[in-house]
Amino acid sequence: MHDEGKTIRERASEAPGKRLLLEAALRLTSTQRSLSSLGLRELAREAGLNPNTFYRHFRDVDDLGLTLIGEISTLLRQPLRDLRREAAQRAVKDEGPMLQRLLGIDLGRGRRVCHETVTLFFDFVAEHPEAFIIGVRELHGASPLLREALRQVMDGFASDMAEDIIEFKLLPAMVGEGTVRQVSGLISRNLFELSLDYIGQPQQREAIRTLAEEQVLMLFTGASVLQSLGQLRI
Amino acid sequence: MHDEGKTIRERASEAPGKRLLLEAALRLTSTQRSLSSLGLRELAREAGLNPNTFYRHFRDVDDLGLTLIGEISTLLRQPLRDLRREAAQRAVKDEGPMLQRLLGIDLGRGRRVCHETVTLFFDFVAEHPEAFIIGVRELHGASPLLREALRQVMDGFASDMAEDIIEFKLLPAMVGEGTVRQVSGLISRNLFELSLDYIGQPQQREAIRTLAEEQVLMLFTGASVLQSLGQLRI
DNA sequence: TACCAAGGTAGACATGTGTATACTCCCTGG
DNA sequence: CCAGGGAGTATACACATGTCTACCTTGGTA
Repeated sequence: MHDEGKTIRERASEAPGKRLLLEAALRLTSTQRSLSSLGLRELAREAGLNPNTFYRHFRDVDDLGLTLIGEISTLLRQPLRDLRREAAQRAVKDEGPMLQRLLGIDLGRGRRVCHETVTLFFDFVAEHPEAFIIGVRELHGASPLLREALRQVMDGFASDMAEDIIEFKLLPAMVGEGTVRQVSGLISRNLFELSLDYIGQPQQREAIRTLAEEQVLMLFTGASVLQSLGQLRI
Repeated sequence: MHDEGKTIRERASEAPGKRLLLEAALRLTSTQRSLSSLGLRELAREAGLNPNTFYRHFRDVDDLGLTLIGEISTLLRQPLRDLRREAAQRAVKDEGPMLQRLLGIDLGRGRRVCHETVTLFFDFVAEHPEAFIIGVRELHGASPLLREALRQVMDGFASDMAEDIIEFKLLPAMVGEGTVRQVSGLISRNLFELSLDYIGQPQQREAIRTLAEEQVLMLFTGASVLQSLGQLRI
């Protein structure tokens, strides 16, 4: 019941009704509605199914929300990470002249990594708009269950980022792990937030991209400088 | 109809039913619900009124949401600004020794201002939790109308902050206005976001305060340093 | 005094909702 | 081969919701 221990692949290939319902939820939410405001009958109608079919697969709407969030998480997490690693490696490879240094930080490299990462990130956003909309919306939504689930997902993203930052030495070694984690959390939250603007205001996409780049760069720089001056207590 | 051109004081003092409905909405939303998921009858029930009374004052739930947001905005905006100016002035007055300088920035003063501002801010959050909850929730909520309204409110906050930063010279003069505005927007968004954690996790309030301080400081430092190195294109 | 608009109420309507029970179809395991 | 369970459907019920029309009360004004 309610397929506890199955993998995503198995889930995806089973019960067309379940899939239809999840897709219906995705469709309904990505425009105007919020997950917790969806009705079981509404979902079924959108999916072209009988209301009772819902019961075969979900306890209630929150339950559907949880599995949807789970799918979104696995849809985004690894690809996003791969993107970042790809960007970092590319930026390291195309090592240009070390134009400007500050307290041992190679700003040119930092900027390149930011540019690559942010570019790939927003391309990815454009490919999966609904996922980002739901993610950000329900992160602040009405259901405590979904909020908590999404908080964990976001924490996961931030952890990935922190690990990569350390592995690829994107911040000077002196910057403590606590600070790295904090900066990562901040950046990922801001990027997700910006992703909504990116989706909603197609005519300003370029501006949003550079804005995001600047923000990331600012945080990196601020963290490095403050840490090197011994001004951080975290 | 629907009292277009009246001031807040006039609004507040008229029609007890309207007031009761707004308070009911505040009560219902601050725990679990989201504004757009409230029902007209539900509101009336909570307010102890007849469902039809709702029609006397509001077109629909979105309309109520808009006036509620308006009230929240005027409840927060000026006080928040006063708080910040108070904090800035106090930090300037208690001018300690200029311990550490970096590219002409007095870090000690920056830290003091951050501390004062953040402290007062979170005290204020603790006094008006519902306002912040609604604000952040509906900023990402389902209704485009409310989202847009709250976006403007947040822009207002950010503008206030930017003006104050310039007036009190909290960032070096070299930092352009565009950057100041961007940093302000980022900081206010982050503070609002953190306010939810602050409300929801009472046992971690101290940690959240220092976290917020560090973040603000990082952004200020990053902006200053990058600007002084000519690395910002905004 | 008579009036009238605003605030609040009452009852009724069609529609939507969550849920329960009972049915059918198809596939797979023994 | 056929029993049984998973997936989907049909019908029904009690209740909640948004909205309509009509009515009552009150305070100010012509």
